[in-house]
Amino acid sequence: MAEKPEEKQRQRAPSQRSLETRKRIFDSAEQVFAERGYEGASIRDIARLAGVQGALVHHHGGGKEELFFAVIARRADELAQLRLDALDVMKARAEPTLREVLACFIVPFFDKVLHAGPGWSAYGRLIAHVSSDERWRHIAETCFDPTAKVFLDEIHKVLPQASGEKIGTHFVFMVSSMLSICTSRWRIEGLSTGHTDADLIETLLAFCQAGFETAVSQAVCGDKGCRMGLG
Amino acid sequence: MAEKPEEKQRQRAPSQRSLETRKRIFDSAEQVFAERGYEGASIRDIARLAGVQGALVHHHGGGKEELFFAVIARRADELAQLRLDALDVMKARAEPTLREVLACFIVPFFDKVLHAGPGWSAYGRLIAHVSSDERWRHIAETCFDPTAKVFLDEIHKVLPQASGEKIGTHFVFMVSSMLSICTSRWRIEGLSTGHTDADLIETLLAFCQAGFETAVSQAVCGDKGCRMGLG
DNA sequence: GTCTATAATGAGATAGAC
DNA sequence: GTCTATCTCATTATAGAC
Repeated sequence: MAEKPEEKQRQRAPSQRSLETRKRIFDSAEQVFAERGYEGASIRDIARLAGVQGALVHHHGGGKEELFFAVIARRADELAQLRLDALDVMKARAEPTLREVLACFIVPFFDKVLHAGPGWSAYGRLIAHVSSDERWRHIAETCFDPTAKVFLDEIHKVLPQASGEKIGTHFVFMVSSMLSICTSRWRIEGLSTGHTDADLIETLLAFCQAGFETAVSQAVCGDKGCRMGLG
Repeated sequence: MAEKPEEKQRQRAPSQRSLETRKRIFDSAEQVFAERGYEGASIRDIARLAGVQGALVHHHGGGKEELFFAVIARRADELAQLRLDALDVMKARAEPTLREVLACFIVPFFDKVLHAGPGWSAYGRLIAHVSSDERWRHIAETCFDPTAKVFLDEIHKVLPQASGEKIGTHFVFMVSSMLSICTSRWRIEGLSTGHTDADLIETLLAFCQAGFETAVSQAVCGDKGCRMGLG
């Protein structure tokens, strides 16, 4: 009875080979989707990169759109857990600062995207696609929003004077800047030069922290009298 | 002889009707490219929206890629001029502040994108596509970089202590945040609520100004002792 | 689970009449 | 300059043999 033979239409557990094929297909899909975007990617290219026939991609992926979602969800879950774990560790020590909260969101992301191989590197560009196209709203809501909401609350605790609207807007700015490191590094290199990964992340963190701190008042460095509007 | 009949292969000036058709095609292309991205857009859809035959799109646009470029260049030139004009006006009055320099970059953009009709609104999403895909590097270099370089220099004048690398990186963060208002407004609304256009731009400006000011030293608000790293 | 073969559709591009 | 008609190719998806 170890196999529950009465379970309705359940096939038996997938073979080792099947699992490996499936992983190859998902990994290939990840690369191709990241490089060319959803529309630009073709099932054929994914199949070729995986070394299988196109029909197998359908069998394991269940259609292009379903495959796209599955590829993202796979890593989104893992990353969400890492972020929440980092936050828990931080909160266990003391009341976290704004910078610490932001770091719990940003650092696990780059730990993976920059240093955990081509799959994670592709994932970074992938979620940049998702975040900038309302077509993928359901993916964002399913995969990203639960974690985002936790961090929004946490930021609100550190900046109680700030309005929820400002914090939400700043959060989107932060995510955009973060993802720009994945999608627009060529622009960064084009406009300036010579960055180490660690530099970039520190720069991002400082930039976003200072930005968030403006949510508290309109003039965080107001003494300098540098707040004239335009026109 | 009013027509210079000897000019090598020059046709006569395009008719009024031709110019209107061309404009309809470009406007339609702008909408379709903005909504679906380059790969997702089809010449057929552009033709249908313009109310012409597909062959005409080729005739006026000269192929999909050429059309894409032309559609962007059309408005990029105008916007670049507006930004540089704003900067000139500002500099004529006094040595501009950081906020004023950034405003000269940001405000003309949103004046157009938010308040100058659907064409400009599409343009905002369009350049977000371009900025996040290295495939369009040549468009970015041709249409955006000259103006960007002017502003980078101007920012450097206001923040002479900051390194060029940091300013370049911050500039990319700023552009990403700016474009996120075009592409990710649905995310902003999803995570918070109730923004007027003016609010958003003011929030963006304050966010970026504070971010740029961190380029001067690692700890712009350092007295608060809020700079602990993560881990 | 895997593969071959193919269906069904839509893409970008162009030749040539008007 | 515009349109009809068509070429050629790539796309997703599926049916069915093994």
